[in-house]
Amino acid sequence: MGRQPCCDKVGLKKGPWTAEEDKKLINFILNNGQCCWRAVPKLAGLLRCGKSCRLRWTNYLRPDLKRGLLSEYEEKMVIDLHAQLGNRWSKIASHLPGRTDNEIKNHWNTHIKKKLRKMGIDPVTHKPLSTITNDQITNIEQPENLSIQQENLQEIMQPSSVNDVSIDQSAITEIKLDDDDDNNNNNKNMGTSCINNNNNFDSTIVQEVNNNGFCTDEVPLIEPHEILVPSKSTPSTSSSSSSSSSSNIIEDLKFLPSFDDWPMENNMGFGWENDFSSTLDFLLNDDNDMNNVTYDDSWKFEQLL
DNA sequence: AATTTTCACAACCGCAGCTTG
DNA sequence: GCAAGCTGCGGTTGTGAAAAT
Repeated sequence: MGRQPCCDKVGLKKGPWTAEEDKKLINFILNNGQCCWRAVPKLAGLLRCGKSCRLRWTNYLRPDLKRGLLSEYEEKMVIDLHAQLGNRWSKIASHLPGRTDNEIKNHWNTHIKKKLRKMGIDPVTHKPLSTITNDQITNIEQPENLSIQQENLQEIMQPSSVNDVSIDQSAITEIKLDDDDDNNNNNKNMGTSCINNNNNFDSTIVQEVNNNGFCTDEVPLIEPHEILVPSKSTPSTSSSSSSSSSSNIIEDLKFLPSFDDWPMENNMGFGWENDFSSTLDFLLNDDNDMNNVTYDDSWKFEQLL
């Protein structure tokens, strides 16, 4: 007997989320917490499947998310972690507070892969491309000089300045490879080193920072001041391609508390503090004419305050 | 200015793994 | 032990914006 679909897909909406749907989902989760995703759409009055709701919340609406492009240092972390963990995006994401697996996966596929290839490094094996056959590299942009690959590699693994470090160092703990089937996958040759010995650099970035003793899967929540909130008045490189459906209500808020900061309400610990609470009230209050607010990048929360 | 192409990212799909009865 | 139900994960696709022509 085959598995039943996660939900009855008949009559369910697909595609980009609207502001109204986001509002309903946020409202519901704030009042009820995260539980039983299957039941969420029905209870929240959404014509979506539970899976879609979960994804929208975890990848976009969660208040502890960072927005915008990955910093140079985060990118280096991703490369390092990918060398150890492979395409285990959720594991990688667990080392980068405020980043989602989807975000990292997208960034890897659109930016990092190209960057590595340009440097003559195979993004899959993290080895120099020169080790593969000529046929394999016909479609890959050739590095000008393979001899500089190692230097380049060193360079990208070394933060150029402290300012590049936008993630919580304390969140970075020693990578502990799982005991399960990891031993059977192609990561086993990577060991605890970022790149094999031939590539001549280690993963001290990841391994040395273990001050707070966090479990690798217990990523500490980022503090409000750590969250980058791009302002329209000072255009940043982030979210340059935000579409009308991809703007985030949360990202437009000035103050973003971590879950740690939320007062315990309900059994899930949801709740908002002070400024954010009133701010959110505004968003969620039907009396406010949200329908007249354009839900795209031109809309900034400051305008509503 | 209009059209086409490329790029980036949000969202979807299907499967795996875990839990429960 | 088995089946069903649910969540999480990773690969892939669809879509809108930006860049190129």
